[in-house]
Amino acid sequence: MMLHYYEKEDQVLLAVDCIIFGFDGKKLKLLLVKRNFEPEKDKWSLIGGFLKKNENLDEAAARVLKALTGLKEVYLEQLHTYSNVNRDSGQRTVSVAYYALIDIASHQFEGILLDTAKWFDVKLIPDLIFDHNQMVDGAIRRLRRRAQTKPIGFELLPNKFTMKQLQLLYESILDKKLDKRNFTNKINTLDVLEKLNEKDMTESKKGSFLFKFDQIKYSNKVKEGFSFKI
Amino acid sequence: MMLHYYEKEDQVLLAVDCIIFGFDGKKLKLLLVKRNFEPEKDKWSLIGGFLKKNENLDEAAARVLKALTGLKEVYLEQLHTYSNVNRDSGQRTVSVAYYALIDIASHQFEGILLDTAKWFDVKLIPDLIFDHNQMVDGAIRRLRRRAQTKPIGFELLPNKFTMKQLQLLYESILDKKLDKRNFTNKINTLDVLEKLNEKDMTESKKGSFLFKFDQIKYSNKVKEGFSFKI
DNA sequence: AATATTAAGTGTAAAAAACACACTTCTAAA
DNA sequence: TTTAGAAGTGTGTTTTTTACACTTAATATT
Repeated sequence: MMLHYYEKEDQVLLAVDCIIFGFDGKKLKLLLVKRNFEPEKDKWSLIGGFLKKNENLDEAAARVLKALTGLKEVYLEQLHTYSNVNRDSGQRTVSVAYYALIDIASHQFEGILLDTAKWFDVKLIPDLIFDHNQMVDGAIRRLRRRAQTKPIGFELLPNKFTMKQLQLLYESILDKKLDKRNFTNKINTLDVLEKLNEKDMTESKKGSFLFKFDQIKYSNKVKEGFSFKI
Repeated sequence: MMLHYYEKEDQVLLAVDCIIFGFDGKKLKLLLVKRNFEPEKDKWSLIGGFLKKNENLDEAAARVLKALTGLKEVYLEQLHTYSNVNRDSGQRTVSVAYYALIDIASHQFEGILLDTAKWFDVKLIPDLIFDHNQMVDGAIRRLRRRAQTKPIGFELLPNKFTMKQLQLLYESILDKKLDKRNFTNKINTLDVLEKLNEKDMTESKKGSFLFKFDQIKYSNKVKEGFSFKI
């Protein structure tokens, strides 16, 4: 039996909640579920779950995400821990928020509970339970900052993408129009994409070239002091 | 009596640990304490404590900081939550790290336990208990980023300071030499300091003018879209 | 009273980065 | 063969960043 060195203190329930961002090729979206238990049954909510004794928070977040969407190997980053005493009307719960980035187009959702889940435009988020709107706001701000200094945007795109899609993605994240020529020039200057001999023909007669993010090239450049900046 | 909706879930001990930064006019320092209980008794450690039922994490961090240093109204910011299953060799504990910024010179430490506490140069941090070195590394990186986009550096300085002190502070935080003229020009361009009709005579015969951070001017500029950038 | 000492204070030119801006090219469909 | 529509591309201007060294002010020394 384990010794308890610390005097008995109050224990708390520790939850994880996931802000799941997706990009459908046009707009940045957020996956929300209709909560099917009390309290706050039938209100929209982030997906969440509780930390178990044998896992850390990163693992708990990945487990919760997989359980509810079927997705694994998804980009997940811890955001902030929310702890107001009455934040959960059920009982004292502290929640660690994570945000996830997934590419909507290339994932088939196994949709275990996708009857109760829905993608919302990030600019049209409904009222959520507890402090979940605050978590979403924090996640959007974090994503905005992070996407400008780390190549995490590619997590939201298919493996192969056009320059137009990449620009639309950044426009969605930063919530502002970007100039096509300046954007292309900047991306080309970064020199971390591989241009494929392959075109996407769905959007124009001419077709537009597809690109891939070159993770190896990026890592090597980082080792030599390069820093990604959009 | 409160209903327990989630009662089958595991509970955990939730700790806060504080990374306390100070600036002595020359170098950036960190306050560490020698731990006086098991496990890991007599090793250097961050100060910490446990979350209580009637407070949130920000309050817990402030309480812990005040209990151990006597300081209140200190800049505190949540950093990250650490949760590896065996991070604490005593029992399963999840810890939320906070970092604090204090001005060493102008605070008289009541020093309740300052016999067991010591300021360390941030570049010479000893081996700490558990994952505290990881927390410190995270805090330094966060401070470095934050100090470039928010005027939090002033939290580490006395109310009145010279341009030289401000420059030395940024050099410590960013861990690189800055050019005096470029630095002065940049700070003047930001236009958020008030230049006092008062000099610090301790460092030179000529004396150097003292400045104050003008919080009101800064807030007004932020409202008009200004963003602080060093 | 003159001189020496020491940090404080100050400006400009060059390079790099950010920005504004519009026409040509390619291909499929008509 | 013509048309239609998105893809693709370059330059000049402005702003920001960087590199760089002498003068000034006040005290201390002679």
